[in-house]
Amino acid sequence: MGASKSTITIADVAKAAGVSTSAVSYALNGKKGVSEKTRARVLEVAESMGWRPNSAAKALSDSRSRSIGVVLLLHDTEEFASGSYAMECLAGLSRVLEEVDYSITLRMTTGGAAAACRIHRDWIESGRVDAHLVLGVEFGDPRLELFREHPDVPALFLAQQQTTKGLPTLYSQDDEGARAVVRHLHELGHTHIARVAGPEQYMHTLIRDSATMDECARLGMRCDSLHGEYMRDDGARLTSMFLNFSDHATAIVYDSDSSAIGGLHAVTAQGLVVPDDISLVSWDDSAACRSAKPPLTALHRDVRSIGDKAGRLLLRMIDGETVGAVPEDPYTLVVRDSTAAPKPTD
Amino acid sequence: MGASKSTITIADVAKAAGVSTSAVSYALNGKKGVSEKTRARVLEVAESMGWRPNSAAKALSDSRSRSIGVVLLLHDTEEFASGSYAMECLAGLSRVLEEVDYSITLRMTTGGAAAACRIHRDWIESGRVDAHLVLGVEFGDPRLELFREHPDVPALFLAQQQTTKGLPTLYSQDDEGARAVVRHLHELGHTHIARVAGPEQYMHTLIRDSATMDECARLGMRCDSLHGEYMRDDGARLTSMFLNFSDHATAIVYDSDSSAIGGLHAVTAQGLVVPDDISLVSWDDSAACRSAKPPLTALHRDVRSIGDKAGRLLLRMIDGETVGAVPEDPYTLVVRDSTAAPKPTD
DNA sequence: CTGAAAGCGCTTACAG
DNA sequence: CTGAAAGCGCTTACAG
Repeated sequence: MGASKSTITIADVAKAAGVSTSAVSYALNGKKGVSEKTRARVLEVAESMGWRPNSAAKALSDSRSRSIGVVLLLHDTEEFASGSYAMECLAGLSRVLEEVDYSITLRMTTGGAAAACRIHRDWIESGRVDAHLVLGVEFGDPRLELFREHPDVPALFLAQQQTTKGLPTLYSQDDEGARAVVRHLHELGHTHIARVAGPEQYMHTLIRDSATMDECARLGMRCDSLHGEYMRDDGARLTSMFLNFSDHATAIVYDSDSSAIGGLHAVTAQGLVVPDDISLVSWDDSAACRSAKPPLTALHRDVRSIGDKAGRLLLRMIDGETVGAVPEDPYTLVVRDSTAAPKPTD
Repeated sequence: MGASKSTITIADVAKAAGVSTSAVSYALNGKKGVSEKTRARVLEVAESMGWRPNSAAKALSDSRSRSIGVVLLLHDTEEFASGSYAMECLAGLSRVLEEVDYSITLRMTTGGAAAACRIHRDWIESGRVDAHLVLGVEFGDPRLELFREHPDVPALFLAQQQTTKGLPTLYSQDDEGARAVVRHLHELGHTHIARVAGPEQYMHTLIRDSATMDECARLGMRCDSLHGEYMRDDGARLTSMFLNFSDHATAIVYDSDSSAIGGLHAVTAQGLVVPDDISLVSWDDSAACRSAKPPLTALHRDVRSIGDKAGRLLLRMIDGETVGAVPEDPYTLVVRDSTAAPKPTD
């Protein structure tokens, strides 16, 4: 029954059903204003004629685009690290939006935060999206200012609350994660650990640094730390630097799975055995962590569920609710075979 | 100057400029029908008032949503393999759409081809998007039928032409790629190679199989072949199976970077050295290939440029042009340190 | 409960 | 070159 020639409107349905267009509208939207009998007939006629609401007309009429805007920043480094994070996040978001017939309006840019800001501004002014999801925020990011100027526009940041102060934010509990890692290593008996951290321009790096140092201090442990990109090569390089010292740490914590894998290679290349000679922990969990030899102990979080949670918050904001700083689900430390008690120093 | 209170329309601009709304519309859209003087004044007034076109009104009026619909299939396997492919592709698409002020309408689903098909149908009927980009098509995919029923709807498939017969398709030259790999190994002196191929349900797997076998036959080479998922573990497992035979191949070609990395691990675990004892080739190139020890020879293609090309084709289809089967840019074989002449069989 | 009418913001023939 | 008017497809007060 390929009944879709030219587009069919509620006027057509109204005529066919012998009622007014308003009756059709009420019936179709489940609003009162029509008798059940009329409603049933309208529904049936609409169905049989293959009527479907025109999204543009609907959008114009109730000034709702039914879509959430997301702009992804493309970095040259980080490759699939941020790629899969963003994808997973979008997957979660998509899942909840689907239920309420919302879509994602996506844009990707290599122009950094400034370009992203321009896109968001354009979306605000054109009414292209009902709400904004903002990720990858940096220090002094113009997007912070943009949304401060438009407190009426629903926008949720996936960032640290220290970065977005006051703006609606879904934040990760990186401090708790950092402490959990330190405690795990402490329980195994380590007293000297090291951190292969991410770039210092990210607030979450500083938060992890700070929480790690604090927990170490409290437990009487020593912690060395070096910063680099989220890349295999940096992980390997920084690990080698640590290993240069004869009294090096007995455990190394990496801020990403890529750098952890790189570190694993570097350690192995030096003839050391994990976890006998040295323990390794990856901050992000991934397939690479699971299939490494040995499988890596990692801080795990369900990124898809973050997108999910973000979606629900955004929908509530669209409905006029006020959202402040909301925590993500806590990290889980998945203990695998890359961590063990330190070698007795005999 | 936070001049954005309530939304400002062309009627406002018209009043302020002392002209009719049609004059404003003509002026703003660079159409004739207004004097240059009027146009200049309108432009200035619109600018100063901070006018921006309302996307819904525009969409309704010229029945163009200015967006391209993409639905991504989420598989449990393949993880970032397909993740980064899709991301790169979207990045390319986004880049060309940006120039013409188009957006991507994105949806992700775990429901497979059937769910994707439902989404596309919904988009068609609601006028939500102006064109569709379809990827991850399988045998008997309902999306093929859907777009055959709607030849008027602009839709481009990223697939093999054998799969989409007749539908607008941007296809990869996998046969040429396969032949290039075989020729490379032949030139190095290999006479017995093996293929760790992808799942047989994909047309491109069969095409690669077929072209590989054909080229081998022509060059008097032997080729063994096993199929598995695009995963490290499968790559390792299938590699080990090959290595069980004492007269095993002297070179192995993998259909994905993940399986190649897995294979590399398996080979190394058996105490064999790459490329001295055995040569390895990865079909997809990636950071993982580049940073492997040794770096892997790989078939490379610029995925972002595929998205770019797809975008241009879609825009032309929206403009009414007919598009048939268009080839992607050819693969490039990047020779690194994982391939060499076979060990003399003494 | 139901119909006629105005409105969402823009575009585009159609007369002056 | 310019203005008044109708239309895109839907929603929603407002009278009956």
